[in-house]
Amino acid sequence: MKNEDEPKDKRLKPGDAQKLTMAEVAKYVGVSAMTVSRAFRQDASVSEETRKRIMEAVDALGYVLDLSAGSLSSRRSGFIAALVPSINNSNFSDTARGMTDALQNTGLQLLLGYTDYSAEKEEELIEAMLRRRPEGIILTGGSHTARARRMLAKAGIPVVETWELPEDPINQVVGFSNSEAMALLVRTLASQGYRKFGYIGGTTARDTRGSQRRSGFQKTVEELGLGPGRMISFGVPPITMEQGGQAIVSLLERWPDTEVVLCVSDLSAFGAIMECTRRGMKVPRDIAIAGFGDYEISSICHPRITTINVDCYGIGRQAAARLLDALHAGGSTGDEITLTSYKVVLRESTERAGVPTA
Amino acid sequence: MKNEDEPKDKRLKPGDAQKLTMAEVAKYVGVSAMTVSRAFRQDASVSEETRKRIMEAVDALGYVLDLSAGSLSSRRSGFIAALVPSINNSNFSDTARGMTDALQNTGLQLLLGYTDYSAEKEEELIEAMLRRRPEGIILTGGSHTARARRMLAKAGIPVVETWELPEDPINQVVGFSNSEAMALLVRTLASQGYRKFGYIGGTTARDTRGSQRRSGFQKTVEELGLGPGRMISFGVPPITMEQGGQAIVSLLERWPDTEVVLCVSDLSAFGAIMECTRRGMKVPRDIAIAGFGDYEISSICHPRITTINVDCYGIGRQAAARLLDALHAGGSTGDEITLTSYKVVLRESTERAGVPTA
DNA sequence: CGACAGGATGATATCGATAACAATTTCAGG
DNA sequence: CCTGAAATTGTTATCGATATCATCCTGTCG
Repeated sequence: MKNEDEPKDKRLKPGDAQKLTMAEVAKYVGVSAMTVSRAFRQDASVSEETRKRIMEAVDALGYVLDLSAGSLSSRRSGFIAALVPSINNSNFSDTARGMTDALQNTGLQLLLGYTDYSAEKEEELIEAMLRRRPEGIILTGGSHTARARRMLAKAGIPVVETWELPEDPINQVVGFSNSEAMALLVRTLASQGYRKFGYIGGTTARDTRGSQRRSGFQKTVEELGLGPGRMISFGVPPITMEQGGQAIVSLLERWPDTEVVLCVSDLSAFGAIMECTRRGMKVPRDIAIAGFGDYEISSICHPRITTINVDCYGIGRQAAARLLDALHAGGSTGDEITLTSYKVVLRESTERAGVPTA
Repeated sequence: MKNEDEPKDKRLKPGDAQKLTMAEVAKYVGVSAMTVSRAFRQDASVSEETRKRIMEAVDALGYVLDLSAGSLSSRRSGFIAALVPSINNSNFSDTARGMTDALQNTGLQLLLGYTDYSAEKEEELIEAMLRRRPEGIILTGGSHTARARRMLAKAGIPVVETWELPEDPINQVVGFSNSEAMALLVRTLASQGYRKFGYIGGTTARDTRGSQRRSGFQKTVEELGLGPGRMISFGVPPITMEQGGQAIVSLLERWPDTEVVLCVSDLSAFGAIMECTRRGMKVPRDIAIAGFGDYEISSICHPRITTINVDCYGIGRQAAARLLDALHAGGSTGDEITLTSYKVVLRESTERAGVPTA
């Protein structure tokens, strides 16, 4: 549009206008547009010789395929939509990378959005995404607004929920039980002799994975007869390191004899450890601290942090793979649940004097 | 498509098939499709009453606008493409967030891709993006393949390069001089009395920002008459914390009397500090260490890390804003350079005994 | 009271590719 | 040399919305 109003001195040759279309490439080569279209896909039957000539012309003219036109007539957008709570959290960006990698060479492109841990924002994004007619959609977690669920149902595309095991799955699930993972960590530490457990996590239910970890903690501590856990909450997600530092201070003020503190994430665990160090306390000598998520930092910092390793990348990769399965099967796959692995990683931050971790 | 082959027991009422189109909404309301189309945009002239009826119908039927059809006829895709080296690096994810935020309520959607610090991958991605006919494109850095430049030129859309000041800008630029920022850090530390400077950075030229920081370091150390800097290189990007730990070990083996080490990023600085701590060295007493990027970790860890604060979020936000300007101006804007701010943040990791930082 | 500005709505062509089917060519085997 | 199946290419209609221009309606002002 621009260069029709005012023919500027762009360094483009006359014929170079960007309105280049498949038909023009076809005319240039002396074939029909349909043949050019076929040449762009490997499966279509076009003679090698013709394809070569077409591709040369494409190169010479600088033609770029227009997928928006293509997807209209083929009724395939080539998009997979994915919504994550935050892209700044390396756990989720690992998941996003897993999805991107799994879609490599499938002709599908990832359309990524951030919900900021908000179901309302998620609803908006789902609508925005559906307007692009994605062929499948990947969500984080299982809590969605009613309208979001309605839109997804109507869209008639495969849905994969990740990072949790929703009670009422929409379709497919790729994730693990956050509460059981946290329970495992509690039991592991209890078996090492810890008795007085503290917990640091977010306040709201917005971070559903956080809430699940919290309840897994609480339930297990009680089951083990260790009394009610000592819980400190900080603000809303996203979780920051700083909040961990503030929280450990309140926790120790209130319950100075706490032996071990579990944190909703490694980031808050790290903040807590650094704050302790700053105040002259030694971790784990004076207090043991563990995290969740096995972020890079936890294996590097001093002391190294005990945590739950989650297969973030695998979650993304498998979610995309399940979606691809569903697409190939023409949507006739059952609504399966794919469990992803997690494991306790014991490190320095919870080592007991005389009780080696290895 | 699925439910035409096999009418399954989906809990959808008969009329609920997903092939709902604007024309059907129109028929339902008793208006023309054109009026429905107008109702979806705020500026169009549709009577309030009609719009209300249409929106009710949209709600009742569960219609979702189809942008792929819309963008074909309006010749506006509603996409802005953005390429970043890595999404797992919080500096870049902050930039991505800045872009997303700036596009809020503009009707434009971000199409994000990762180049993995590779110009070849960038070229592929640029082509993939251009097939979606984005209205503008944001790139990281200024080094692109010749074909990438050609494609961008032909596309005739505004381009913004970020995070650097390319020598030969394509169009607009939003960034800062990495070498000058590093030079500033060197001078600041030199003015505090440091004389024996070491540097830790990546090996390859793939991370162009890293190379620029390195050359800024080297040049400034020499200018100050402090001899050639002591440089240690580790592997290819992305930068990991672990590499920082390994690098500081080699550096101190080779030049044990080094007083201060500058790192290409806070992540490697953190790794280096933790490794020192682990080996019984105290930072900054035994050696001072500084980073680059002011990641969250640097203000939390112990000791807190001296670094260069970069306006990552602002880079994204402004890049998107410049693109919007260009789109509103119909592409007639000059090719400006927008400088973003950076500043030295002095913290514990470079404090000299008796020389307070504040 | 008539005419006309301007708001609201409709009809039609079109965006650029691809699906579906038709036509043509090629070539093996009888 | 002929026949028919397979390979290759072409023709036409279409995907679902929007640009554009035409039409209709309302109300106001001279």
